[in-house]
Amino acid sequence: MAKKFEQYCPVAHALELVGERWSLLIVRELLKGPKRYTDLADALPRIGTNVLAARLKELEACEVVVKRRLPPPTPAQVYELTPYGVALRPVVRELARWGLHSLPAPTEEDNLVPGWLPDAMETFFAPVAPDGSFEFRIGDELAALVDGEVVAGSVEDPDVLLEASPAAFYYLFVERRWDGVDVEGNRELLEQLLDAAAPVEDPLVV
Amino acid sequence: MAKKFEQYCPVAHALELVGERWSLLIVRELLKGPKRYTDLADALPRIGTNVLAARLKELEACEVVVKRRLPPPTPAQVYELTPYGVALRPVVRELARWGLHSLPAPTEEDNLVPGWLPDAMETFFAPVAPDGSFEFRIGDELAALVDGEVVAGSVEDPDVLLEASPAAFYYLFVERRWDGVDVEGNRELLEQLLDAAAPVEDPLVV
DNA sequence: CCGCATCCCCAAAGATACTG
DNA sequence: CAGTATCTTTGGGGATGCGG
Repeated sequence: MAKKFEQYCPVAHALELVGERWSLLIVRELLKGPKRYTDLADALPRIGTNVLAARLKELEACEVVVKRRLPPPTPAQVYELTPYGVALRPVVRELARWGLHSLPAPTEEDNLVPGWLPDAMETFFAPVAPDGSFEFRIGDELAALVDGEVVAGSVEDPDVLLEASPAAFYYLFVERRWDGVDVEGNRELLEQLLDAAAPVEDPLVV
Repeated sequence: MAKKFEQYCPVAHALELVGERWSLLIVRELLKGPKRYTDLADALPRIGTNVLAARLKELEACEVVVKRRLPPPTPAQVYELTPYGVALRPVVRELARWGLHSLPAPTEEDNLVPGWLPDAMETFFAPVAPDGSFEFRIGDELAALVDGEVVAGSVEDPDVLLEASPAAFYYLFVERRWDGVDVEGNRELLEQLLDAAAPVEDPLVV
């Protein structure tokens, strides 16, 4: 936590708090909700237990994370973001939007994390979604978006029903290629959603 | 550049490209414009020349930065962001907005970098500024904002003229305390600008 | 000078084993 | 389950060297 950069600059300061390796990935995990130590270790495959412990202590020290003990029914302790930690969501979101541009399409070997689809919808679509209801079925994941709100399960009679493999979904989203994509309902509304999220040219034209 | 995180995740991928120590600070520097090697080294006090060289190579490899040779008048080579590198601006901006909340007020010893004020206006005010013209005189820095555009020098007959020390400006901006702040002109417009940038409660209520 | 490459030293990361 | 302890290896920080 010592001043590594020796600059009076909010960016340098932020990076002193959450710029270490793994820190922002821990935050990304905890943005999905409180998690136990072992669950964090499982979600961050190669982290190494000592590093995880160290990072969590640092994040506690700068009040990004708090350790909390759950009430007796299941007396486990969980790590949880503070409000200041939750405020990192825009940072993580912009990193995701930027990173997606140079991320190759998912292959069969890429083991996508369960729950990635609602997470992705929250990150990419929810902030910019037009009114309307969308249901996405990607691989074995299912998620929906209703008037800008992500809902976990299915939705009745959605305006748009999209079905695709993860790879086809990637190409649709990143390159606007419709091969392998099944759309039922209001396709224009879907295009409107894609254009709003618009990672196809948007960030590169800043 | 090897896969350190072994996850198919845009955030992890982004951090593999620009998550190393110093990388985002180099980007922050280059967002102000192309810079020579030595100028970068000067702007990043404790970086160490080997690390700077290594980071620049990595950033070149992932097409965030390009090395360019200036034409004969001054035959120097400069480093410059690619469009993909410039697309990191939202990431740096959100980091700055987040970091500011736990950054203490500047003291006398904090040697602010020349040009910090237009930079700060670009980061915090320009994206959200209402129409109107503002001139800020903070310490020995001077910058203005006209209809959301930052202009380096002075502006004639601004709607708002603000004068303060760096510390007073900090307290005004972060905690909305007006001690030591001189305002001439449309104070309501200034409050509107501050509320739009609003780091006082905005990110903490996300 | 400017733009690095090399060398040395130490701090931190990775891997594994072990404990309350 | 939630870490600590230990060991090895990688990488950063700082100084110096060196060609253009």
